[in-house]
Amino acid sequence: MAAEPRPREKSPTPAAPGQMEPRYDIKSVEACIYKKWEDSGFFNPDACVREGVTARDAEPFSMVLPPPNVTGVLHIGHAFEDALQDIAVRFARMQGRRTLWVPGTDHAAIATQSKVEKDLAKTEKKSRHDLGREEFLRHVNKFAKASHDTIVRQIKRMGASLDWSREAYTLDEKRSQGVRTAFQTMYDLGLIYRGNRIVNWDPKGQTVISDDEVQHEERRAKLYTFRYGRLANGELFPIPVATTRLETKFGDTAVAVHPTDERYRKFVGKEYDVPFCGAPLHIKVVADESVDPAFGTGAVGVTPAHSMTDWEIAERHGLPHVQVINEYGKMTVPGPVNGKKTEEAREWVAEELRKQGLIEKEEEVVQNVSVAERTGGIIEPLPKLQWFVAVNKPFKRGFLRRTTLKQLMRDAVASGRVRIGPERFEKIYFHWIDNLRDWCISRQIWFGHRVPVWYKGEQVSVGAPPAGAEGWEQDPDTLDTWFSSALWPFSTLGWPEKNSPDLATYFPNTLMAPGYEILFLWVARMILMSGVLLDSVPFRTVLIHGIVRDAKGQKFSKSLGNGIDPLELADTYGADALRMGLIVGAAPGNDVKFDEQRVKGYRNFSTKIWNIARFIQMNKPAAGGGDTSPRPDFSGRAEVKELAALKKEVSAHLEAFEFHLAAEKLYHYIWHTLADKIVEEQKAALRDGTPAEKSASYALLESLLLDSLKMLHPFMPFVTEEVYGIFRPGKMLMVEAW
RNA sequence: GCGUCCUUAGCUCAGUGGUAGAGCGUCACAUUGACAUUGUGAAGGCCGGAGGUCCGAUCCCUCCAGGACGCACCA
Repeated sequence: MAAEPRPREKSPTPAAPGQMEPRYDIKSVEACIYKKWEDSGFFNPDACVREGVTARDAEPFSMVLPPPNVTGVLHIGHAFEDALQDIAVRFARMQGRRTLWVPGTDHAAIATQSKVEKDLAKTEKKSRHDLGREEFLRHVNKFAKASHDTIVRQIKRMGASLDWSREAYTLDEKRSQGVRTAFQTMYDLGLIYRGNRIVNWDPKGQTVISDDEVQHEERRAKLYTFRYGRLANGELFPIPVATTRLETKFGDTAVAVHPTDERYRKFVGKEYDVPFCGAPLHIKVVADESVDPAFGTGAVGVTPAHSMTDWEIAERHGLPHVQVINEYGKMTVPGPVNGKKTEEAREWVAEELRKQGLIEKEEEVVQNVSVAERTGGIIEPLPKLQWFVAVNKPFKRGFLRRTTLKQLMRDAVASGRVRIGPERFEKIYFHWIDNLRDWCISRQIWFGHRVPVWYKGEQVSVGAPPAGAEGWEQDPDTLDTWFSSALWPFSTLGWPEKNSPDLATYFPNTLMAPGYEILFLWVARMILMSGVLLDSVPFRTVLIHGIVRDAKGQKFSKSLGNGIDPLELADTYGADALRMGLIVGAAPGNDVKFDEQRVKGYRNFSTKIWNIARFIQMNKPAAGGGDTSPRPDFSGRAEVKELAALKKEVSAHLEAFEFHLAAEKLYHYIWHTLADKIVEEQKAALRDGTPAEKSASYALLESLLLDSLKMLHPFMPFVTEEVYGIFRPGKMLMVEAW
C-alpha cells in the first residue's frame, strides 16, 4: 500500500525519570533476564529451599530434558520442545513445588560419528580408518564439545529454566558407570546375550542397527516367478517360487509352503539337488504356517542368511544357512557373480534364467525397502555375532515377579503407572510392543560406550577384565546410543550410586516430554530399563508432542535446506514471541506448521504488554501526592472476579497439559479485555478523577496487570519478568506464588 | 495386511452433545500523548461425503472418499 507515510518521530522521546522506556528492547532485556535468573540460583531447587522460596517438604516436580544430540545445532523443533517443558516447569515452580529440570546432551553415537566422518571425508579426504580409533575419537569429541556449547547457548536463549549445576552427558564418566552397571546386571539376569542371529546390516555405515533404526521406503521392483533349474533327471524343479531378490537365491536351502496347501502337499519333506545358475543348491521342501498360500505361487524360496523371516523358518525346520552376500553388499558365490554388487548380480541372474527359459513371470510391484535412518544405506540382512537384549525371555529378579521385558514394558503403561498422553499413543505403544523382537545393542562404530566385555580365547568376562589377568581384549564394538539414553531418567539423578539423594527425591520423574518419533526408540526403552534395574517406572506422565514442519508441511531437514535458526528468530522477535508462536495452536501430539507471521504477531503482543504496563505506570500516583486514602478494597469488582475465573481456567488447562488453550486465553484476555476494555474504561477516572479515584483506578489496573503477568509468565517468561520487576523491584516473578 | 491420526472461514489451525472460534489475510472507518508492533467494525463456514444413536451431532457409532504417519514374516 502506498499510503502516505506518516512522519514518525525521529527518535522516541526518552523516558522521563522513573518511567519505563517507550520501547521494549527485546534483545537486551531477554539477555539480562536470563542472567538474572541464573544468578539467582533458583533454577536449582536446592537453592529455592535454602532461600525459603520453596518449602523443604514441598511436593517434587521433576523432569529431565530429552538430551539433544551433539550433532551440530538445534532446530526449531527443539525450541518447541524446550518451550513446552519450560511452561510445565515454571508453572510447577510457581505453584511452590520442589522443581527440578535436568539438562544434558546425548553423544548420539551413530549420528555424531557419521556427521564427523562426512566432514572428514569432505575437508581432509580421509576416512576414520586413516586416522585410527584414538585419533578419530579425538576429532569426534572435539566436534561434540563444540556442538554442546552451541546447544547450551541455544537452550538458554529460549529461556529454559534448567538446573545447569546438574548438567549431564550420556557419555560422561557418571553415565558410563551407569551403562556398565546396567549391562552387567542385565547380563547376569540372562537378559543380555551374545548370539549369532540375522541382523540389519547397513553396508554404508558398516554397522549393525536395530529394527527401530530401520526405515521403510517404497520402491518399485520386479517380482520374478521362476524355477531354480532342472533336476538331474531333466525335469524342472517342481515348485515355482517368486522373489524380487534373485541374487539371494544362491543362498536358498528350502522351499516353504503352507501346510494345508494341496498343490504342494506331496512335495513336503522331499529334498532336491538342483543347479541354480551354475551353482549347486540343496533344497528341502518344508511346510510352514507363515507362508501365505495366496501370495505369488504360494511357495517361498527360503534364504535363511539374508532374510529375517526365512531365518525364522530355518530355525523352525533345522535348515542350514548359506551366506552369499558380504558386508559390502557384494556376492560371495564362486562363479561369474562373485564380487558383483547385489543389484548387478540380480540383473545377471535374471538374464541367465531368461536364457535358460526358467522365468515364468515378471511383474512390476511396489515394495518397501529397508533403509538405515542415519546413513540412508539399504539394509542387507546378514547373520552376525552380536549382543542382544532378550525381550521375550522370562526372568526373575528379587523385587520382580517372573516376567519378560516385553511384559514389563506393557504392564507399566497398561497398569496406568505410566500415563502416555494423548491417549492414542498408548495404542501405538502397545502395537509396537506386540511386534517387538530382541534388541540388537552392539554397533561396529567407534564413538560411544564400548561394550563392557573382555575376551581371552573362549573365555568371556563381563563388566571388567579379571583383575591382574593378562591378554584380555575388550570387545571392539560400541553400544547402541539408546542403551545409554534409556538410563537417562535415573542416570542423571545419581544412579547407580548408592543412596543418591536426588534419586530419592526426584525419581520417578513427574513428566517427560518427547516427540512421538522417539516413542519406541527412547520412551519404551526407558520404561524397560527402569523396570528391570529399579523396579519402577521412570516417569509418571509422558507428554508426547508433534513435529514442527515448514510452511509446506515438510519436515525441517538439512537435505531440504529449509532449516530455520531459532536463535535468529529469537533475536528478531524475542524468545517469548517464538515460544508463543510455537505453542498456540499446537494441540498435544499434533504436528505444528511453523509460521513466522504468527511469531511476529506475538512480538506485537510483547510490545502490547509493555505498553499496557507503561500506561499504568505513567498513572502511578506520586508518593505523598496528597492522596492519603487507604488502598481501596476492590475484591468484589467484576474485573477482579473475571480475572479469578480466568486464573481457574488457565490453571486447569496447565494441569491438563493443554498449554495451547491456556496461552490463547491469556493472550485474549490481556489484549482484548485488559487493554481494550478495562484500561480504556479507567482512562476517564485516571484523567479527571479525584486523587482518591485516580489512586483506586491505578491500584485496580496494577493488580490486574501483575496477576496477568504471573499467569503469562510460564509462556512468556522474559517480558513478564521484566515488567513485574518494574512494579515490584527486588521481586522475582519466576518464584512468585501462583 | 494391521494400526493411528487428519479433513472446520482465503491460508494456518483451535474447539465443544445444544444451530461455530483464533491468528494471519481481506474490506470499511477511526486515530496527533500507553501502543501504527494501534483501535472499532464488517465480510467470510450446510465443521470431507453417506447413514445411525440422541429431544438435539461439527463433536459419539458405522461405512465411504482423500491425505499423513506408524507397524509388519508383502516372499
